[in-house]
Amino acid sequence: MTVTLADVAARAQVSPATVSRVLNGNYPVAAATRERVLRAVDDLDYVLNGPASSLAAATSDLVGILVNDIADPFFGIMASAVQSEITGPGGRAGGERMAVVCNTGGSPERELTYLTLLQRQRAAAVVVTGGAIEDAPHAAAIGGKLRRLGEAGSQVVLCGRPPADEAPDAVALTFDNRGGGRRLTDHLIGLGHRRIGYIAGPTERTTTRHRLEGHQEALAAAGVPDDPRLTLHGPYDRRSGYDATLELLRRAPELTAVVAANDTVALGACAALRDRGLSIPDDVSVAGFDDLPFSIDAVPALTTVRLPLYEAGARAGRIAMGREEEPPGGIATVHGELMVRGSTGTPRRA
Amino acid sequence: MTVTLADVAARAQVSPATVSRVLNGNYPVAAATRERVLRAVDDLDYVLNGPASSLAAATSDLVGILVNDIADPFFGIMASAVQSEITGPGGRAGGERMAVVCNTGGSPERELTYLTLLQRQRAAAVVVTGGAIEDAPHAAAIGGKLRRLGEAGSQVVLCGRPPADEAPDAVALTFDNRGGGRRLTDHLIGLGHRRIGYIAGPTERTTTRHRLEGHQEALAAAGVPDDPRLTLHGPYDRRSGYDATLELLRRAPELTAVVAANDTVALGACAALRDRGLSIPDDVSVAGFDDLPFSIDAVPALTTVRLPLYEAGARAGRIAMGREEEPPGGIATVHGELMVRGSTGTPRRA
DNA sequence: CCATGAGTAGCAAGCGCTTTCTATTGGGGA
DNA sequence: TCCCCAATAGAAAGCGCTTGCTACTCATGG
Repeated sequence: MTVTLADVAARAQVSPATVSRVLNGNYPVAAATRERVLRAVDDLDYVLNGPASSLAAATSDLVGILVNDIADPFFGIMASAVQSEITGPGGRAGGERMAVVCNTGGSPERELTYLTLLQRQRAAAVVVTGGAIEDAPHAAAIGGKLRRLGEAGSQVVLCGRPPADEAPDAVALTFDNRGGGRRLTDHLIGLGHRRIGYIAGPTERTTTRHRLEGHQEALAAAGVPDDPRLTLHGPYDRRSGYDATLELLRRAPELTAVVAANDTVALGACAALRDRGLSIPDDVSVAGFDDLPFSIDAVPALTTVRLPLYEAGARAGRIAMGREEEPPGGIATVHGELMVRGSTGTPRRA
Repeated sequence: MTVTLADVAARAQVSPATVSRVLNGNYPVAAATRERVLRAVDDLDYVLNGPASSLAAATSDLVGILVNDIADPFFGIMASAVQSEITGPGGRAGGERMAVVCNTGGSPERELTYLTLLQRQRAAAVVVTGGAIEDAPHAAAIGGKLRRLGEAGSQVVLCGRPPADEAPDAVALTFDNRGGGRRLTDHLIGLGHRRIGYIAGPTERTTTRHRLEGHQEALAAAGVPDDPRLTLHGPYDRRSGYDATLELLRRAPELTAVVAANDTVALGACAALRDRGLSIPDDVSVAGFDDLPFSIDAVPALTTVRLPLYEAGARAGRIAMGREEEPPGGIATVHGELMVRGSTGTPRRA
């Protein structure tokens, strides 16, 4: 039914070994023979059996990319960058590897499932993007999995996630979420804001915690009291920003600024403010995080912290492919840049 | 070095066959034996060898999702929907399949490469999203590949792409881009617009052509002359919308509306108009396509054609999994809905 | 008391490929 | 002229798993 290596060998009148060698391109094969084999491959429409090949060679060309939410450009951009380094610009350079992205939906179970699946496939490398869950058992489980993946020969790279204690072999490209959060709130305080609402991401995520800590650091440094009623948690989506903003307005009508966990949330915040008839930034300033492509098109354009998502992803991809040296200690911090735009200004009703 | 089935068998004092049967859960195994095997698996940290398993069983649990641009939410949303149906809500329901998304960057070569890779892996199903390239040789090559994939037992589903003649077995969920384009321009004409710029996507893509044809249909139906100088082509990105809008304004300052190939392009168009000091929609109306999440947050909110991306992706996923009947003839058309919002209005300088 | 069969477990033959080791060949140097 | 080596092709042994078939064990019914 399906064409096998042996069929090709028969047609080309050579041994299966020779066909394999032609296809793999290591080992010398006489030009004439190669020709004949290639022609047979073509005639028969032969396609290598991946599993058989991986089994025999005990290697695979699979690279897995784990993302929390593939519909979110934050991850899409990183994934795209990783993949471009792995697949190569031409579509198949760099060793003919296949990068696949796995959408975990932020669930540790799915994350684990995918890591196991990748381990099953003996993936050449695994890139895990985005913040981690801080729940101890989960973190341990995932860390252990990553360690075992590394031990089994897969290169593990964390991109935008803090290093995992359990997996010392994994390279980590960590985002400086704390520093970014700090600078953002510093900026707001510098403008004169004192009553600042904070719409955080879901609890138990490192990203959420670090950004929030940066915010609190800034408040503390400026001697601004941190009113816990001004911090709300929610998912990283527009809706959350919208609802939380209304709630913040209810809790503290005198609010002059809202810092959102990310740009998407910030957009929701803007929508809520507009619906309340408040002007941005005259009545309330709004700031986001990440600087996703649409942020500059918001009206007014969003003040945010630009994370070099594409660059970081590309670097992760290169490290995964062994085309770039690992950072010293296996850990590198990627810094964000404060982008001051129209959505923040001096408070009118300070 | 690595733990194999045989090791587990030895430790559990059973034959490898029994271990395999416990793991696969078909075939009856006595509870006590199962227990023992499971314990051994746990003790040894055994992980199934995917390639070996796929080879022996001649099947695989891989499902491939091809997207043109993973950083674009248009594809991210569809991919996310497909994946959620395949992986199941709990993270591993529905037959323990692994959905992987492959980023083709819109390049037919990469598309072909990924299809071959998927064919190598004997993928259970392949979902191809997004418009197709209209270049004949490429279309034929890809169609042929899809046909062969189908013949080899992979379920092939096209989502948001017209049916491929070469691959009659493939199920196609086609977007009604032409109808959507038609309604959008009808709407503009109904408002009184006569000089309408059109910023199309890249040439040679079905999506681009169909949307444009819908636009032209509407013009023709209303007896509005179609000035070819008012149609520009470019990639599906913000920059393209920005540049094209400036060019349109140069070519036809009397323009009262701009229709963009998609929402991202429309955002670029808005930015250009703002930079030129033109008001939306008083000076120029702007319309997009797709209704991506950020479109409602544009100011003014974008008039656009809402494509049920998530629903279509989910359906494609279900069909790929054999959990939903194929549409009659293997083809279904997915219609868009016109969303009239603030970015379009009656022309001031009509 | 034995034939019967339901319930389990094992044997062994591959699945299609890679790769080590072993042949075969044709030249060039001694 | 002969030998030896470089160049190239083949034989065959797995890689780790699945599965059809066989074998065994009891409990049951005749």
